[in-house]
Amino acid sequence: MHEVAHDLVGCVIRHGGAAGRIVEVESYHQEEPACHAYAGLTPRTATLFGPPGNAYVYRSYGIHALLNAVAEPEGVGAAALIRALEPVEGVDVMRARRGVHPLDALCSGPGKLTEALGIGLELNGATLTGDGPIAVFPGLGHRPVEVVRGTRIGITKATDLPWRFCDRDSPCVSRPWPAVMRDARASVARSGRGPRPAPA
DNA sequence: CATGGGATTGACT
DNA sequence: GTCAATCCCATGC
Repeated sequence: MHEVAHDLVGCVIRHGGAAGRIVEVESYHQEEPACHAYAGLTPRTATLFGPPGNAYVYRSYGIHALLNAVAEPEGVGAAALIRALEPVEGVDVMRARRGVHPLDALCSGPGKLTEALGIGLELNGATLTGDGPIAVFPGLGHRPVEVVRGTRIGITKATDLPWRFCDRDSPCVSRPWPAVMRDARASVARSGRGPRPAPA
């Protein structure tokens, strides 16, 4: 599961005439309370317990569609939440759907990227690896990725698990980078204000 | 059947 | 920094 999440960083995902390079992913697993599958097999979580490589799309806060890739064999509820992309294709389509212009604002969040790609709840259960409407493939030809790891964000349970994977060099992540990276950058002398220092 | 919460975002103080 | 919007579904009566 973590391997799936880790390896998704750097891949390209395409749908609806637009595509982006994945720069931020988080893992969720049935044995941990932040995961929807923690509640067991229900109508809502059926997709999570289904075959790996399928999309699990659900509505968040009644407003946004969030996209996951099912990441464990059938019967185990686990997935990788795709949290941010760097636009690489169909930028104008993304801008039209999002209503904003800056590149790093188009897909820098799990709700933003589904809107930019035109992904809705009707795609829950669709395959990501085959010939479905959503295509995920290796980001060959793009710059190599250096993945840094940190704790997941936006959740209220199991907040201590280091299950967030980010492209260290992308300006399109949804929130500040993991502490690992802030530490790495702190070693570089910097005159003005830099990234906010990690709270103890 | 009624209720409450949430893996978010954008607007506002 | 705070806060509302909005809907699916898990849970409890």
